[in-house]
Formats: sequence, C-alpha cells, structure tokens
Amino acid sequence: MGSMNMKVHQFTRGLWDHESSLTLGCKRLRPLAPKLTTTVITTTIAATDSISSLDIKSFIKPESGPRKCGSVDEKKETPQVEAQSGGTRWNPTQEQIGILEMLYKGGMRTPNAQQIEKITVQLGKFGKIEGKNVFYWFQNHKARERQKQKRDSLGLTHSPRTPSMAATITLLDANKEIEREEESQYKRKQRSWGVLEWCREEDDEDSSRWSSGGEEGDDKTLELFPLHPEGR
Amino acid sequence: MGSMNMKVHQFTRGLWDHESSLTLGCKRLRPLAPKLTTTVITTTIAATDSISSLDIKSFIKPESGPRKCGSVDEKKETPQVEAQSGGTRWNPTQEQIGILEMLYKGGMRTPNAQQIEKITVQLGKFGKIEGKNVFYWFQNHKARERQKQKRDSLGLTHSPRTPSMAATITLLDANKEIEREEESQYKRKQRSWGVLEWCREEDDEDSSRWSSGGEEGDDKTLELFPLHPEGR
DNA sequence: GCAAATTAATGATTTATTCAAG
DNA sequence: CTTGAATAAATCATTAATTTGC
Repeated sequence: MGSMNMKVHQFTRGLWDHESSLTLGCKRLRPLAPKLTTTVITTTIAATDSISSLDIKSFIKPESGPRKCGSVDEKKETPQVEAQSGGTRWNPTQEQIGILEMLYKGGMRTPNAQQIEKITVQLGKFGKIEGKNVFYWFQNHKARERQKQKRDSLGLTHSPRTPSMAATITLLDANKEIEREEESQYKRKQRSWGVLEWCREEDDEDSSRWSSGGEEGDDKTLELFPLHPEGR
Repeated sequence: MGSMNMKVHQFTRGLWDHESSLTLGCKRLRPLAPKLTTTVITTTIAATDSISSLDIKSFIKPESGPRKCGSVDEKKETPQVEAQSGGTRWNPTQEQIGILEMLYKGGMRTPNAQQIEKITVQLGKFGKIEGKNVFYWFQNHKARERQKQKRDSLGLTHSPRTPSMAATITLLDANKEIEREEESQYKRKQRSWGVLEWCREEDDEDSSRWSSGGEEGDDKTLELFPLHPEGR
C-alpha cells in the first residue's frame, strides 16, 4: 500500500485532482449522446466516482498478476531448442531470414495477423520465434530497404556525372513512385490488422518459456499470399 | 492456380524473378552464423528452392482459411451482444471514454498487454470493445493531447498579452518538458509490449449489432496500475 | 423538420525515428 | 555497425456533428 509509489509529478500541471471526477463525462462532451441505454450509467459516471469505487479503483495497482497472457496456453514440450534467449531479442536463423526475404521479395509487405501466425509457425521449425518478430522484421526490412534506396538515389543525385546517371536517377524515382502508389494503393483500408499480444513481465529471468516450438506436423496446407489480395 | 492474380507490377523494378532463389541466403548474409544446428538446413536453403518446395510454396495464396484467429476460441454464449464488428470501427460509449480518460489522467500512458487485457475486460462491460481499441485509444489520445498542447502553447506564445498569460505559457512549457521527460524516461526500454492479434476477415457485413449489455459480476479484483511502475 | 452535403473528431494504419543488444 | 524492438509522428478512413437547401 504505502509502497505504491504514486509519483504524481507527471500531472502537476493543473491541479485537477478531484476535478477529474467532474471533467470526466463532460471533457469533450460528445456532440450528442449516441446511445440511450448507456445514459443511465453515464449518470453514474458523472456522479464523480461511483464507477471508480466499483471498478476503476481496482485498476490502480503497481504490477503483478499472472505471467503469461491468458490466451494460448498450450505449452509444447519441445525442449530441443529454447533457452538461448532468457530476455534477449530474437536472433533469426538463416533459414528464417531466407524465408522472410523470400516472402518479402514475393511482395509481402505487411502481413496480417493470420499470415503472421502462419509464418511464425513455419519459421518456428527453424528456431525460436514469436509473432512479433515476424511483424517487426517486415516493418524494419521494409523501412530500411526504403531508406537505403532513398539514400542511394540521393547519393547518386549528388554527383550526376554522366547522362546515364541521370537516367538511372529518373528510373529510381519512377520506381519509387510506382512503389509508393502500389503500396498505399489509394485506400489501404481493410488491412485486417491487429496489435497486442505476448505480454511478458520484466522480472523472472527464469523461464520465459517459449511457444511455437517443435516440428509437429501441423502443416494443414496452410498458405499465405505475398502479393496484395486483389487489385481493389 | 491461374486464378492467382499475381500482380507482379509491384516489383517490376529489377527483374529478379528467379534470381531470388540465389540471392536468398546471401542477400545480406548475416555477419556470422548464429546457430550451428541450423547451418545444415541453411545449405538446404541455399539449394535454391528445396525449402520452398517444402513449406514456402504453401505460403503463396490469396486469402482464405478460418475466420477467427486460432487463438482464444472460447465463444461466449452471449448472443446478446456481438456481431457488429462486421467492418465498422469501435465506437466508444461514454463510460468507456470516461474510464479511459480517468486512467489517462491517472498517468497511464502506454499500458502493456496485460493491462490492456484487463482494461478491455472491464470496458467490455459497457460495450463491445477489443484490446486494440484500448491500445489505439491510448496512442491517439496521448498523441493528440500532445499536439493540442503544443498547438496551444504556440498559439499562446504568439499573443502574450498579460503577464499572467506569460506565466501560463511558462507553466505549459514546463509541464510539457516534465511530461516529455517523464514519458521518454531516458530509456523507454522494457515496455513489455506486444503486437498482433485479432484478425477478422472482410466479408460478413451481417449484423453490426451493438454491444453493451453485459452486467455479469466478473470482477475478480483485477487491477491495473496507472502511474509508472517505479521511479527507475 | 428532414435528409443530403460539409465539416470536425477520432478510430485505425502506416511510416519515420529512436534506442539498445550483439 | 547492423538490426531487433519500441515509440512517436503522419496519414488515412469512417463516423458523428453541423450546416444547408428544400
């Protein structure tokens, strides 16, 4: 209790302290009440801290609780590969990199959750890996590929000696344009994406057991598609 | 197969087509082979498409498969609320907004997966909501609060009439500083975060019903912590 | 009063930057 | 120096609020 180092300094700005309860429902006051059923409860909220005494208050707490996320708990007993990264970051194997690059070259840019999961499962056969690793890999690869290209083109632009050079630049720019157009595709919409998962605490250097372990024959003809779904 | 609308135009740049198989393992050639056991398989990869014939090939495919993510499958038999997620976006109720703002004011900035899950559960009592909604809300709220403040401070700086005004500005700036320092906290590190989840397909525009309904008493004294864990 | 058109908010994604492990 | 990980900034897209013409 007393241990709850409530460092309030972060919001010393105003002196909303109790005011918060007031500002709560009115802050931005939604233009017009969208729902009806909620109105009642809303009143409850407006009533300062009735909710906080009910649920909110329970929100306040330093940190603790279960380790793993309450989602997929299936722990595969494949001690074969593991450990390796008590709290370290993913260290891709060459097979994994190879596959990822292949997919990237195939056109995959931002796989959705489903695709990521499948990829993760596949890559899991070659080494420890999580979904986020796949996600980040694509993010980073894409970004760095782009900046490298940009850097190159700029560097070239800096010393345009021969006409062929200029042509090259033009080409690069053109490609960049194409790429961009292709990628954003007007309305990227419907990316069917998600965020959030794998929790992990900070302490506990102990296990950090991994998932996606072994080589169970779980290939139910899963498949992912690299290029954009359809030319919407 | 022929139906696979392979729109290659995205990568018309080079003309890597078969070259990909070659460039695969060498492209960026990792500094030094991290693993040993993998080396063997690596060779396999280098052998052009042995892997692709095994697993990779199965990756290529437009899109299909199961609807829901293959994770938490527990389907709650609460037909009362649901559906709706056909394709619309989360539309928070006032209670949800209120709680979120309360947490925000309490200092919560970037809740981790665990916290998000708990929040989601709580907010779920007031209306349909997903973890990503909570995540995004904090992201957006934080960002917009920041830009609004910046805009305000700049705007105010532009017409400093009274001394009290100046004082206000100073305060705002100071607060901004504090906040920033607080937030970035030197090394943000160890955010214990995650990404990826909820999939969702596109079709099925069926219901679009709303949620909110549930008032089941599922409060197992769960709690989240708003302020930063500890003054590291 | 109302519905179409316009504007303002804000939910959802993507991109750019930054930090730190190795 | 490379690159995995994480966050912040920029952007897109959709919904609600407001305005406008009837």
